[in-house]
Amino acid sequence: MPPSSTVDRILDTAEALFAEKGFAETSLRAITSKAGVNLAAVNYHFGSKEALIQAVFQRFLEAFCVRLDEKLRDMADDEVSLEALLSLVSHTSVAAQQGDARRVAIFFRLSGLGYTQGQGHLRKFLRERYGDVFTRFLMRLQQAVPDVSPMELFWRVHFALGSTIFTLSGMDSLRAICKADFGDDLGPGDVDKRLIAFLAGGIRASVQAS
Amino acid sequence: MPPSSTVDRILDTAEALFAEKGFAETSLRAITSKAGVNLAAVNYHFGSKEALIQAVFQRFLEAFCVRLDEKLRDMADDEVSLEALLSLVSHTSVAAQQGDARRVAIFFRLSGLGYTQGQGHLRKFLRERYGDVFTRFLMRLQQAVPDVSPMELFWRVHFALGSTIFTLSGMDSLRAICKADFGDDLGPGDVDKRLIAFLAGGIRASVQAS
DNA sequence: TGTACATCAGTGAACGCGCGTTCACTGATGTAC
DNA sequence: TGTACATCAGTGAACGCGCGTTCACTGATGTAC
Repeated sequence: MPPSSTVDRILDTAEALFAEKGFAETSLRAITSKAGVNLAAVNYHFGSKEALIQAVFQRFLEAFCVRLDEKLRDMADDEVSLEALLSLVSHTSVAAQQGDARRVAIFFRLSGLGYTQGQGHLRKFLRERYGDVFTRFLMRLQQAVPDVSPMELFWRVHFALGSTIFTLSGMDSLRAICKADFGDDLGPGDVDKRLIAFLAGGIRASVQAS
Repeated sequence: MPPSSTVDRILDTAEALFAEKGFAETSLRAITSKAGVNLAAVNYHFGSKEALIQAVFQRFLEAFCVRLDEKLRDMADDEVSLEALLSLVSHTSVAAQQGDARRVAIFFRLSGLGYTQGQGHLRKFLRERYGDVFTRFLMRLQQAVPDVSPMELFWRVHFALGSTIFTLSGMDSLRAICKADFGDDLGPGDVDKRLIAFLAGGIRASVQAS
């Protein structure tokens, strides 16, 4: 084990606890005691709790965004279908977490928290760092559905973002309810497929007259 | 002004601050000082911070759920279209807040927080109190889209719930971005119309083969 | 009508607690001469 | 090769602070006799 494993242990534990309880509700004492490191180690390695939160996000998003951006750049124009783009996000997030479904769930749960609990500093950090990739994804989407006006697409992308983050961040409990109520034990891939069908239907919906 | 206005002032202020910052991030001192009441008044009238949170939700949801349930019961079976049901939710939430758009935004923002930040006690409280209305709404939805299987509908309702709560809780900033980027100053009703079109498209999307 | 008591909204000050952060320190490893 | 110093990961204990909650108290109003 390399000597810097303290940093990784802090990140691993913080990521799991943040996803479970949120940022404000997770104390540094909870993180360090569960990680088996000294309380002062967080401030020593990261500087502050705020910086730790950013570091957790960076480790998560870096792998995801790099892979996604590569794929987006490599895509030929005629490959760009709506379903393909949505599947790409799904596959990339799974791949970026090395296929670990638990970590994919944490990834989305954290994304949701970043959006709703972001205390300003986090929102700014994410936009500066990953805004470009998002913009490139949006341009590909517009290519895929040229009939939807840019403004209409803007709104629909945010609607879709809401569905995705909200659902996938609570995926575990929803799957449990689904199993209890319908006797169907869906895998994460089954949920993705359903979500993508829903989103594609929504994004392509005809704009109704006023 | 009736002597019990202290309770209302606490509720009004708490509701606004909770919506703005979240539960854990809002201290009783912030609430009471902004409301101009004594710090101890919260514990005097409500018993605890937890009970205050529940009281805020109850005041919000009571009006909404009573109205929604009335309309659902009164509905003739042939009136039940998907769009009508979605519009009903929209209109009811506006009506329940007496048409005050700012309060409608707070309503959805709080709903989102209840879902994602609910510390257990809140989730339980909401389910026990308003689960029945939700179930009746779900049955009406199933009538409206008989071709969608109950399990498929279960998932799609949660996808739709995510879009709704997520979007409407951040509506103000999204509208500002929309105005800045596209020069279009949409009213809350315009956003609702777009959201409903999106949701209807998603809920009705054909189930694709595996 | 007057007096004693009960009720209740509201208050001011303090309580103990857990929080993020700081700081002087240790001990191991690397580097310069 | 030996010694002095620098660097750096990690530590233990304490810091001040803001938190939710508690408690003895006030003052106004209502009620019983």
